[in-house]
Amino acid sequence: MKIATWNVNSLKVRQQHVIDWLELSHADVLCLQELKMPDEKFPRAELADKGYRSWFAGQKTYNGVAILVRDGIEVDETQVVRNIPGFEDEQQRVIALTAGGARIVSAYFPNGQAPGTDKFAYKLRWLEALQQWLKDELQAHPKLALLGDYNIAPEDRDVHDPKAWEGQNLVSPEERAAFANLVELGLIDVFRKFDQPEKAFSWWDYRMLAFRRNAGLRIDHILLSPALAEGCTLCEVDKTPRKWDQPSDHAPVIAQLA
DNA sequence: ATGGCCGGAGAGTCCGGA
Repeated sequence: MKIATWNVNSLKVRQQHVIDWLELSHADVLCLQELKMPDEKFPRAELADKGYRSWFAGQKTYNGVAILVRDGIEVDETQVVRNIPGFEDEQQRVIALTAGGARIVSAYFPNGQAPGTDKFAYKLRWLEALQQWLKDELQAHPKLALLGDYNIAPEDRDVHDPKAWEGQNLVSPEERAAFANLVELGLIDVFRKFDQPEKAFSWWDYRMLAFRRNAGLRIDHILLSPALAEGCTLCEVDKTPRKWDQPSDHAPVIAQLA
């Protein structure tokens, strides 16, 4: 089973990119973030035509997450969860379901804006709630995958210019500690289990010709529980759609599971 | 040169993103 994650920065604008990339990648499960649309606008029928069922949690303008599952992959309809249970939040950032025997979590982590701001405090609270929930979720579902836009570059090698970024939002010690807490639960950043290009990123600013200069960050991740990581044979960033016309600023990340 | 690009909302020399 191939599982993937992609922050599309508006599904309305990127709908055709998603359809084209599903055909290109043959992903079985695709987690999406930043839909930026209410549920009634979600292109469920168009994706169904292409052979994918959709589960989503959207809202107007901001945030919004989805999981697309290829026809033929079994989904347990009774186990769909939206948002972090017990964490009161207007913002639609989490959806989880069980597909092909694996617990799949699609998450859009808060951006945080800058250390010291209210939004940064919210990011840390959200991260703490996520970790607490996943601790229970792992007990119930030993085969678990956490995919999404983490808005955290876990190490300096995930940053094009670590010196310029030192202490900034997305790389600060507090955020990296929160990422380490997820790893502490047993989750594995499978991207690092395989050989990768020296400067491998998943996001590039629209400005400053950042993509052309490869001035990016690796902030989109696939973390797997040991039971899933064991059978994982590949994990990579696919930069292809970042080169298409009117691209998302993020590229998809894909992993091959047993 | 601390900006530059986007998408969305909706007409705010806007905001949020990362």
